[in-house]
Amino acid sequence: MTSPAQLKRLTGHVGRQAEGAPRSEAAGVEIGLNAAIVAVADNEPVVLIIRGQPDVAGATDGLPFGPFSPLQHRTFEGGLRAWVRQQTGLDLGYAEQLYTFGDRGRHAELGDVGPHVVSIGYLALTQARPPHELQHGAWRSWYHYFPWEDWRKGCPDILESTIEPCLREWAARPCQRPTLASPVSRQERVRICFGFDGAAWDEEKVLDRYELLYEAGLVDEASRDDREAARTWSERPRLGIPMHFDHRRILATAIGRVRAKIKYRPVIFELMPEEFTLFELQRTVEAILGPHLHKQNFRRLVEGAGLVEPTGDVKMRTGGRPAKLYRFRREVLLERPAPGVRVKPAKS
Amino acid sequence: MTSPAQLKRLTGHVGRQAEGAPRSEAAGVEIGLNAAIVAVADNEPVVLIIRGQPDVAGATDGLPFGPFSPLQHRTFEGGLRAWVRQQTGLDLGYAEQLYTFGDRGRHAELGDVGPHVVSIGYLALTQARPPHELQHGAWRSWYHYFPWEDWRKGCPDILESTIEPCLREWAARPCQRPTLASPVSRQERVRICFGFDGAAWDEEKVLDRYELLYEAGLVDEASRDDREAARTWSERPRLGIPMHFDHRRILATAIGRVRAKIKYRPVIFELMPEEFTLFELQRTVEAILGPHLHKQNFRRLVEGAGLVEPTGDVKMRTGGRPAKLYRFRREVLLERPAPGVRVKPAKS
DNA sequence: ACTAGAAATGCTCAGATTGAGCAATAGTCC
DNA sequence: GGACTATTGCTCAATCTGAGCATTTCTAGT
Repeated sequence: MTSPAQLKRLTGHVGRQAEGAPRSEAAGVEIGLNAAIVAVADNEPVVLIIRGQPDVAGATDGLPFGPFSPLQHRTFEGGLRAWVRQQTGLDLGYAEQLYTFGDRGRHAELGDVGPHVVSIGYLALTQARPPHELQHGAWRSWYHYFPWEDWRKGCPDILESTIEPCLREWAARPCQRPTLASPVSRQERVRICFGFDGAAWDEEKVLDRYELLYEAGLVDEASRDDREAARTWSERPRLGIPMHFDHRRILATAIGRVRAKIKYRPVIFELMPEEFTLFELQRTVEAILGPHLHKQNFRRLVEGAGLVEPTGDVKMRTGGRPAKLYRFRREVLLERPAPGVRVKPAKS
Repeated sequence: MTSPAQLKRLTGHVGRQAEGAPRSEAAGVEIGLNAAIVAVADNEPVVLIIRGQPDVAGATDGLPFGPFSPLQHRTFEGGLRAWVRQQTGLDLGYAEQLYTFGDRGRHAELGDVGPHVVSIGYLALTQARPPHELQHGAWRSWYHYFPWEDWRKGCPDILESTIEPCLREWAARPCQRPTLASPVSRQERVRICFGFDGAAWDEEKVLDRYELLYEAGLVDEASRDDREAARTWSERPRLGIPMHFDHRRILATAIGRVRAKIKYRPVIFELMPEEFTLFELQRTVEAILGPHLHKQNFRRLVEGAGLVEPTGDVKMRTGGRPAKLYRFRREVLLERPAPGVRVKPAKS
């Protein structure tokens, strides 16, 4: 992502280097920073989206991004925090580097010429702020982009109705090249990634699933990037909403990372207000992970791990008996090697 | 790392862009790829090291590195594999991206001018090849660089004799700035990272420990980078062997990642020959992780997880009863979401 | 050939953890 | 006041884990 023109439009400044070196020479490489900024609002996991503008990359949504200018910022994270604040007015709390993306395929939109852009994806977690406080961008459920990841109400429709038959057909097609690169058959890959035929659904394999759909030509980005597989579908279904460049891939990486991380690090509390009930905590975990958890066991787990302490207050109007309020015990960061919400999905 | 001059020396080629754009203008950014190539030889975890040359950065050891030239290679990993083969003759098997490093501090050696270099660290696992097959580079135990990480014979001497007293002194010093950035006291950080005062030693916190030592000015890199803290030691101990630029930091990241990863992914088998005994497998895991494991339980764990299957052969001359030979069951990759050697250290 | 030593392998057992359900409590809404 | 709902406390069986004892079968030394 981040062609120089776009950066200029969205951030109001472009690193000196982009002006200095003539593009035609493909001089150097530009560094872009992408942020998947995640929050949970009303039990819905949301990301901060810069809405598609008709004249930018075909009106698709995108993640916030900005250039990294080594002259202005000493570290990537510092640069990230600066332009996120500038663009959106948000002060990021927790942020971690996700992955550095540099495949040339990502530039298909630009016709593969121009300067090479490497983009470093970041994951940030924050509490959901009311949208009117945002200067640019809007919160949007991440399940808009990945409807097949939403298992909160059981197996999502789109999986059974659309994805499964399409992928089975794709897996059954003869492979032109017998895939020297990957020794595993398409059928097996599909089975494992999507949990068909009795295989377990692994909520962390978000990226694997997205990449499989991309490879099969079933997401819009594949046809936009002119992938061969995309042309083989006479009537291609629309699976989720596409995003700029490879932003949906970055978001998939982010979702997978959050889902994995809350299990061994107490990052879930970055998404919570100062005080909360245990059930609110559970709902937030479920918004991220998907499946329902056994309420009593969840409570035992969280309390037993010493992750929280009661504030002494209670929350009324819960719809039933009042609930004790808790706060996160920051000390646990110092006590245990890997504190996290070690949840496993309940069977019911 | 990777100043243009160095790249040229070590790889024999430099991307066109480096020649095209005048350096003085700080045009663009260069991308370097670093690889921590890990193997286990004779129960010793080793990394591939390019030995220090007197005229390069003061004769310190370094990781193999090369430039990323977007014109030649479509992906980072492709580029990495290409120049690793060229430099060392090794064909990498497993490789994963670790982290992208871009702090300006890393260029202290060059005086912070020159072009900005961003380096993408990779972790690669391979079987140890006899050194004479290598064209450049040499295998060297990673505990040379991190002696305090070697717990195979109990608590390492250097920890108790040198690190603990130094860090306690450092933690007790008054802080100039009351550390707005980090709300945790130095004492607490030291305790958690190094397991003092009854805190548990977490073998995965390799990077945290290195960075703490760096911050305290106790590793050579800190004085080389002209860190203030380094000057406060009248007689600074030498803790491990320093490396080029931030290569020791990258290696620390790699060690931490391997140690974490073998617990939930069967990557340990990348380090093993085709056939092996369970005790050889255990020795390899211990070389990576440190502490001794309970032999019978390890065997129960590995067999029970279905990670391996007997070949039918046995290995004689083990020093005792012959041992059955096993091979890795590649199918488990397809069966379970997170197969790995879920080991926990034995207390004995 | 016999024996000591070393390692591999098999088995047991108590304590901790986990998955799942029953039951009592204490608010809100009609 | 009564229905409803959510919180909270408790139980119990199945499984997992940590740790040790015991047996088998090779090698090396006398």
